[in-house]
Amino acid sequence: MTLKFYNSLTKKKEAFTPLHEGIVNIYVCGPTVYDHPHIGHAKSYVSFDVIVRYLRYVGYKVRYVQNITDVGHLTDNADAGEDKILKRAQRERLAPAELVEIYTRSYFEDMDALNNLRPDISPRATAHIPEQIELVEKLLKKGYAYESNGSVYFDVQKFSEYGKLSGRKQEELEAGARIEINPEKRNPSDFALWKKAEPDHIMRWKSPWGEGFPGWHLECSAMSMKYLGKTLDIHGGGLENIFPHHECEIAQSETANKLPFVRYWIHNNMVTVNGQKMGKSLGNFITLKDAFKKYHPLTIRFFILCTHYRSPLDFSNEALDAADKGLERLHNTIKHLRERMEYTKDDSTSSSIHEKLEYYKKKFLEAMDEDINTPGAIAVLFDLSKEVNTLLDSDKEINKKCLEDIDTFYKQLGGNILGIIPDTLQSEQKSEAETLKNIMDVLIGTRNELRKAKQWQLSDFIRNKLLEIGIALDDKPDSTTWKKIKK
RNA sequence: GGCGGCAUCGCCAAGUGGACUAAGGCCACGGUUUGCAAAACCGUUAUCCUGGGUUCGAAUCCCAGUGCCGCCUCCA
Repeated sequence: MTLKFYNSLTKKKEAFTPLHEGIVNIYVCGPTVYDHPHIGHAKSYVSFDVIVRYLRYVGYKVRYVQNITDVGHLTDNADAGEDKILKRAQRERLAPAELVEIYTRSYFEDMDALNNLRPDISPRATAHIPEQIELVEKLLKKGYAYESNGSVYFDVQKFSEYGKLSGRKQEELEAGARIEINPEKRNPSDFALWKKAEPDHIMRWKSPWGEGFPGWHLECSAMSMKYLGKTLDIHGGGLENIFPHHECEIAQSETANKLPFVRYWIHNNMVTVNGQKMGKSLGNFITLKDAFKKYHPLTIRFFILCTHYRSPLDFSNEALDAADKGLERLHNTIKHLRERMEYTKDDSTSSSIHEKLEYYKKKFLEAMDEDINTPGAIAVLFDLSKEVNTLLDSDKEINKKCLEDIDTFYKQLGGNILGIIPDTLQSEQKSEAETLKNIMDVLIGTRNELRKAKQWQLSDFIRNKLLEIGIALDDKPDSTTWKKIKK
């Protein structure tokens, strides 16, 4: 079995081999923390979480770095416009550092809820200004960059391979209607490594070129280099970042180091909402916090994994409802399995289901090996589920070892790899308090029917039994209330 | 305009030229089970956008057409 990835650079599925045997260095473009994360973030980071989990499962020692962008990402990709962090901070009347803290926490909160494992390192751009300045100096020294009026730009014409990832030609870009002519640039497609800070720009650092701030693309090159080395095994991100972001990263890193920057580029596809692209300007943004009000985070995770990471995902209530039911069915099987384990004696040694599990495991791993085909892998879980349900429903004796083996299968493949099966399943998604309230409503309703029918003996029985367990009923002329009392 | 992607059962969605008379989920219908339900199980539903081509063989490759979508603004 060989793990294969679709490499955006070569546009082919390729067998994966890391640069150093047994070790995988992976860098994934993280969020710009100026707002709450949305369902697009969820798709991206769930996808890469599963990739990392799978790499670990097959035995690699993985170092997973995912940056936190807290400076330099402008509202316009062509090195114009405002800094997103700064703009938002001014709007919310917060210091940029406060804003960044709020949304970084919000980000991790939502990612934790989705059951994404934390990256091994989450470096912040503002914490790596010296490294970025150093990289700019290196590029200047090597002649790939030039200073202009306090800013430094990368000279795209010096890097003949510019465009190799996105398939864009420089000449085509130059005439780009959407790129404002910047008189500081020698060439319209040159991009900023370092930007001069205007007097009112409060996010500023001292540099050899005066006070300023780093360009957005720079942080990924500088930080990946610092933590993962000059050549990464895997670089991931959303496909909207292929151009210009990743193209610029390649240019900076490869000219600085004279080495290939990334061996495998992995890009995930985008989320649409009811068939339409999700965009700030379209007003159809769905934050995860909103989505979680309606759907359990694991449902959203499951929903995401039901589509391949390179396919677009359409977010709609109908599709989410279907996913919710599907996941519930899967969880039901495991609940029943674990209940059965509780009262099955440990009396034998051999597992009769071993061969079958091996078969399903093989199918599961084959799907995962094929460019992380999570929908295929999930289908295997359902296939097994069907067999397990039949087994549990049958009158056959099942020994404990057999049940444990099935549970281990779910825990490893559904839990450790896909992250959709928790080690302990909550029997109720609703809170205990809510459930209790609902039960009491049913009980009181039933009892009132009995009272209407003058079934005093039964209704008194209910009241007395409830009192015994610490719940007092209070019959009023038109209603019945209840409260917990001290026994 | 440039670059890229997609089109598979009512809906969602896998599919690595031959075990595809096409996985899995949701929905629907029929059945088993059940005091009745629920849950569960069994069964039923597609020749893969259209038209050509390559091949012994194509959902899978090539060409043309049609229709959607994305990136090149905001955005993972």
